[in-house]
Amino acid sequence: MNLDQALDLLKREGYKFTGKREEILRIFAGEKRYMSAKDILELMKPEYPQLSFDTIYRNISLFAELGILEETEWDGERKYRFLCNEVHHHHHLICLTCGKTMHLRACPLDGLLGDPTDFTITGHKFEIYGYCSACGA
Amino acid sequence: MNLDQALDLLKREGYKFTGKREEILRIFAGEKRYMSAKDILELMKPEYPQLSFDTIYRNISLFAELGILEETEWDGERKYRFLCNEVHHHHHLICLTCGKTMHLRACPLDGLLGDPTDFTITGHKFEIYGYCSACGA
DNA sequence: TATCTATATCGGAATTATTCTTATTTAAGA
DNA sequence: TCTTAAATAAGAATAATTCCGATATAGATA
Repeated sequence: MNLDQALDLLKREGYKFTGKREEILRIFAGEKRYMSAKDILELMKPEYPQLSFDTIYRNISLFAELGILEETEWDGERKYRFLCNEVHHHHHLICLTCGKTMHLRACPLDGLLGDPTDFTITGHKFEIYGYCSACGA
Repeated sequence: MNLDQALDLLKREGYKFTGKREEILRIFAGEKRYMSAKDILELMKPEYPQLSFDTIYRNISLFAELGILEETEWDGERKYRFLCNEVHHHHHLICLTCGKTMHLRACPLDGLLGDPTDFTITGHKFEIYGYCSACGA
């Protein structure tokens, strides 16, 4: 996924082009790290002083639904980043301070592949979500 | 971890014994699934009609710090469950409706070990948290 | 057992993230 | 250019969580 692909997808799906949508996407495309709605708002405030939270939330939720952004949450806050579409299956090391990510090409749970030296691991989450038989699909 | 071990740990660490703490722990020990603060409050309301949210939050945070509960979050809500201390390394399938968990003994990312038939997987999260070199430990 | 004190709890206010509502604006097609 | 459905702004509403001041109490001590 890159900026142009994302804009194409929006058009293809019938959504309107707006300067704000482009700018939100441009920010995510430029900073390949997890960011919150507030982060985005603050980055855009200089250019769009009137920008409302609603616009940010509405759009990033839309982008996540369309597969443009990936979503996670920690510290009680939802965070988003531009979708990683590398060919190989991978996962992320996520910095809890700046949201920056690093790729892991293998599953680190069996052997942890010589821990990266430039990242201090404090925890991990490996969870699979869905519905049990009692709760139905 | 079981109820008695948890109560022992509290005493050992110098925390006071209260009926509410015991009851919170009893509930988690009895229901091996993820539950929110509200879930706990509602289960305890009949017995303790005056129970405040503050008490629930304060205690489950404490229990999580002490390693009695494990914590995660989805749908914008923090959820807790009694710590799984099985000998083998494992992870969870988590039902997004009831919070019930099932164990996975292997890393499901390489081959997914014959998907369980009684669980509909809708997504997963495999993330490792910590601090990058720029943000320090 | 009675007293003391740090801790725990209550009740409600404050905070923070997110969603909703209504009026207004605007992108894009006719 | 005109029209209209979609997008936005502004602020209210909601919901999870934390904070705060006053009161209650577990557990230590006399």
